[in-house]
Amino acid sequence: MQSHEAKRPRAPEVTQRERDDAVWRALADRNRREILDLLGGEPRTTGGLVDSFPHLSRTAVMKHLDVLERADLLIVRREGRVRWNQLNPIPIEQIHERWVAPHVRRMASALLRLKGQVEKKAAQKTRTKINPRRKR
Amino acid sequence: MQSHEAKRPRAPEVTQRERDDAVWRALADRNRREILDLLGGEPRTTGGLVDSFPHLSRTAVMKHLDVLERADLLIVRREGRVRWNQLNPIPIEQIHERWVAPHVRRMASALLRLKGQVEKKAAQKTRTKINPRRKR
DNA sequence: TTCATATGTCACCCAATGGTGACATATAAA
DNA sequence: TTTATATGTCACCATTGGGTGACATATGAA
Repeated sequence: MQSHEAKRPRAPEVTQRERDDAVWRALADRNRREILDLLGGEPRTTGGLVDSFPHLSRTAVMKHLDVLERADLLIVRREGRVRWNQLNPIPIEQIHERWVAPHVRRMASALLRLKGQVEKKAAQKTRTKINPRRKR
Repeated sequence: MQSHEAKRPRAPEVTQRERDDAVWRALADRNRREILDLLGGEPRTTGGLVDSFPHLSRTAVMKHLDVLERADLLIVRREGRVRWNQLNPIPIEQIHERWVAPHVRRMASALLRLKGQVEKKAAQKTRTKINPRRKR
């Protein structure tokens, strides 16, 4: 029955790898990131979003919404002639966990190691000054 | 003298906004993300990296390195006829802090709120079962 | 019913992107 | 000095991406 999986009708031959790629590509554009920012609070209608981007045509905004929806970053609900667009933060959380966070963690631990070394060096220097030509 | 700033020779009129955009665009490509993964450990020579991507031409890899360097994700050091490429994780940490983390945090707190409501509902139901038709 | 509004879709344009092979240059090794 | 190796650079190609206006459709309001 796969209710909420309607978007991948018969062959979910989309690997996680491909889904992540779609997310990264969707996030590469600043306008799309700003759309997601706007949707961070509450869902908005397409028209409402269009009004928030005066420098873009309606068609352009809808294309961006399409890209976001394909990347599964959007949950779309139709209500009469209105379309409500809601942020789906899960894919963001996923690229965070799988790629961003590991790099940030690695950087943090590298900094810690470096800090330790610098402090050791500083301590040695101090010792040398106070008591020169010591054991080593 | 601006030693390490040689890449922006005279007009560093690059806003932070533009720098972030460059980082996002650089990260949008899977091959480039994999290059950064490889550089997560130790620096590598260009040739070494090329060997790690058998399905890509040397020119293609160098183009990717160029994109990464422009996004300031790479620290490049030349040594004889060899070029050492090192990861600079700072821009990653920055887009993390400015964009990814806020969204992840928002999602987390939304989940918490939701959890609280569900538990309240559940508690009410239980109470109702145990002691039906109570105050409300 | 008639009309205005919200959205969907199409065809087209131009710039940017990712890829290639060929050629040029500099440096370590023989 | 000659030769092999590691990079740098150029010109070119095909595809994708972001943008547009014009037209089509559906639905709430008058």
